[in-house]
Amino acid sequence: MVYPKGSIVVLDTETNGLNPFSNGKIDQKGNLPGARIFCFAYFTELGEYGFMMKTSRSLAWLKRLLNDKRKTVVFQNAKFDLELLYFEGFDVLNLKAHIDDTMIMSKVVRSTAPAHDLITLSKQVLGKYDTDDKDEIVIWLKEHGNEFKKLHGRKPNFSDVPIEIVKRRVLWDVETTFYVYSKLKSMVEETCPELYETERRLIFACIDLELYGVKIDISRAKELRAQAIKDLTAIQNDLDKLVLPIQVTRKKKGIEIVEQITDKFNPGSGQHVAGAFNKLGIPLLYKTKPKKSKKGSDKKSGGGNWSFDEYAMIRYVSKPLAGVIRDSGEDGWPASKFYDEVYRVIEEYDLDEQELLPPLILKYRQVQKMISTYYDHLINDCTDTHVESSGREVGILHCKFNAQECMTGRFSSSQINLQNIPRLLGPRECFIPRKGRRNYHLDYDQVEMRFFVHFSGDQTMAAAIDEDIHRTVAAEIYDKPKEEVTSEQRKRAKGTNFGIIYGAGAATIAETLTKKGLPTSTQEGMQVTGKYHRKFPSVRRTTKAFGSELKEYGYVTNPFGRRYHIPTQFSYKMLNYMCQGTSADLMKRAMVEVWEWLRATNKISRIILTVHDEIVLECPRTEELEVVTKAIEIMEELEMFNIPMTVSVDVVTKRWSEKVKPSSLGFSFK
DNA sequence: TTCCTAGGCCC
DNA sequence: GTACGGGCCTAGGAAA
Repeated sequence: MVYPKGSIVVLDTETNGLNPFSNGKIDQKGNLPGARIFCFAYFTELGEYGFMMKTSRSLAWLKRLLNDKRKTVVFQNAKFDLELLYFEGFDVLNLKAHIDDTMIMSKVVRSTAPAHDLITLSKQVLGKYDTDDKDEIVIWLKEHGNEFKKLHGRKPNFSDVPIEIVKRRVLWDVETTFYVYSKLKSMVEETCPELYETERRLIFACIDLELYGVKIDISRAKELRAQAIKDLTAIQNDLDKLVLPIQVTRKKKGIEIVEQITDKFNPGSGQHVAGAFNKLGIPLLYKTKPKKSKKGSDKKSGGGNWSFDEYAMIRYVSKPLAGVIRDSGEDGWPASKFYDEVYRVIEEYDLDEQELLPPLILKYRQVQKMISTYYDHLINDCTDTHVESSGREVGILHCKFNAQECMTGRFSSSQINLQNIPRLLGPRECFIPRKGRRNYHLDYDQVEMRFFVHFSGDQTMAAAIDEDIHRTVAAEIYDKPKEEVTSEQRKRAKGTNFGIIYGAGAATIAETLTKKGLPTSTQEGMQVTGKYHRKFPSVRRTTKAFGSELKEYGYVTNPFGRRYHIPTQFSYKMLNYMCQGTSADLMKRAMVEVWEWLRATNKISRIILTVHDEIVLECPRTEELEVVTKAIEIMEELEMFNIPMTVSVDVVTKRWSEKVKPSSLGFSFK
């Protein structure tokens, strides 16, 4: 175990799993709980290399390396390796060595590339195509999976693969990473060094967020789940009574087969639902549209099946019931209220019993989703579970935050996704601050709209940005003073504003407004967008300017240096990329600075999550005023292009679902 | 198993 | 003359 002389050291660890967090249970896929490192390898610019199994001696060697301030240690995806090293007792937030990350480099330099794994980088950055055998480990796992399972009763992982294979692979990894690093480093320096630096510093903030986690009231999740199961059973009974038996048509190798369903109607199956509609004599009317396929092409796929989404269901029922469905969605009614209201309205307006079908299916799907997407994970995935003196079971959920997953620059979140927790339904009741803490939600006001106004340069909009921009736009479109704008007109203007940012045409804007309960014909849509562009001509000018920039250079650069490479036929997306991406990069800068300030001043307060334009801080009462005030200051200081950035604050004392303005607790920050 | 489709939640 | 943006997760179904 020679200590390397080179100053650039590429490091790669191999582990026996992907998720280092453990609640002691084997997960649904049969993986071991609590992934750990079992070996690692290095490679330096002097050509030195080595492979080591994890031992106390090799870990000591590693610790020395990572705390050597003369070294630059390069990882492919540093967040993963460093989190695993945390579980080996490394103080990963205070390493002395400089950390670099080739995956992040690739993502900032080649943002629209479809993949950033090492094999792809080897092909695309180094131009090496002899990589077919580099998935040896995966191949071995596939070939020996069943045999291994019979012998050991579990799935094999990387640490079960013959060590020569692992060694070959990990040495190839570190060497390849080194050459990729050499190439990408100069590309980063030429194109976006500051952007990369922010992302690099963000590695540590992300690690901290993920390791610290969010506190969950598991008892509450269990209560809510139990209630949801009850609701589900009730709905299932009603549905079975209403529709069974049904005939279901399914396809097998192109041949249609008809099947009788007599025992259980499945509201989650389109075929069952179609069967139920037929049974009740409701003519099927609406079909799904083809969707754009994922990346890089304008091909469409799918479509042509009977559609049973909420908007279709609303059109299948009569007006009063459609109103119930809309109100329920807007106000987040619990299932019981929805249920009562549906039956009440059917009674009151003397509607056919068959009208029960669409609302019951909708509610069934919603409740089912809450159970499988939220409650099950909240109950099963927490670490550090214990019962508090109050008798409630609590735990910590470690979700993932990925700073590089979105091409625009936004964060994404997974396992579970903390960025799409329903605002109005049960799950937010399960998220609670730790003992003696409060959660502060710091939210940039209308940030994307601000950048939209900035890029367009429209003076009327700019003047209204701190008031109510949608109302201002409505006043212009409908030629009336702001005070006389009706709430419906404001809603239309808001829909149009967002539609324009997202690059929608008149027809799509009309359709979207219609779906939101504001019936609009394509013609009316064209009138509105026509008026919009006459009143705000700079918006179209901006779209065109981005388009010609894209055509000329093949990419457009946002104010933080992030480049968007896309085919010119998608130039309608660029306005959105610029608004969304600039906001995202602003947010990242703010987050890094808030996080580093918290560390530098030894604060107990932590950033626990971020939702696109919002940072959530968990603060002890002793420092909440100082920390929140400072965080707002940091966020607002990043004012760009003379657009004031304003931050609004909400506070959570008990449950996320009970988020309020600080003023309602008798204090404020401004 | 794996892949695709549909549906639905967030900003 | 044309185009709503970016995510994540789940269940069902069809082909292998």
